[in-house]
Amino acid sequence: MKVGTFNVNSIRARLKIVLDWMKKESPDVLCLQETKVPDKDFPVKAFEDMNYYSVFRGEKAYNGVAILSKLPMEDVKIGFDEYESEGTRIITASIKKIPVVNTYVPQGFHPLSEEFREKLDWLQRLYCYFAEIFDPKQPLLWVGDFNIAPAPMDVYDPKFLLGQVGYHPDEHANLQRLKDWGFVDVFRLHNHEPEQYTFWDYRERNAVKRRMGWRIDHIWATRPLAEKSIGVWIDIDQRLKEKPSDHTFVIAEFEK
DNA sequence: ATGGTCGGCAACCGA
Repeated sequence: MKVGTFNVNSIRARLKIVLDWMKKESPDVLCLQETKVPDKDFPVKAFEDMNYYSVFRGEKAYNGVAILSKLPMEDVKIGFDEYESEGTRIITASIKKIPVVNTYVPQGFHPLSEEFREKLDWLQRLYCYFAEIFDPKQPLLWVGDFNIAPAPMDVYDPKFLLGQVGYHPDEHANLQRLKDWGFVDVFRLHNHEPEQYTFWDYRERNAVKRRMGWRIDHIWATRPLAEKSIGVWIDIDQRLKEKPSDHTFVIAEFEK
């Protein structure tokens, strides 16, 4: 089973990139973040034509998450629970009885901002969501744009960036708590090389060329599922060479 | 304390 994730930064602006990549890679599941589209305008038909089911929740201009799957999805959950109205950052669906949680973690703006407190609060609610609903002894996937680089080798300049948004001790504490609950960073299970980035800030001039990257897009799995992982790859799409910006695809392969 | 840029959407917001 192949599972991909991609912060698409508008599914309508990058529909062709996504469809082409799906043709090339043929993932069983693809999780998208920042779809930036209200549900009524989500391109269901385009994915249907490629024999993918889709579940999604979005809004105008901001946020939005979607899961595309070759197989039907069950137990779809929008937001943290059925009473959660602001649900455009997390969506869960089970595929072959394996729950897939797709998140677009709040970016956090700046460590001294209210948005940063909200990011940390959101991560705490996410912890509660996992702890209340799921069991780390069962197969479970958590994928998406976490907006956090976990370790020094996951950012281009750890000394300079320590304490900045995306590489902050308070974020790391929250991430560690989630990891301790029962997640494995499946990418790092298979790859120990530095400079494996999934994101370059397009406000930085020539960020890709200058290797100013971050690994903030992740595929995490509970132990029983991580044990079945074969490999995880970062796919630097061709367009990054032409237009140095944005996120990469990340794809993991599991047995069966 | 976030901007040199994007995307959405129509003046700026969020990343």
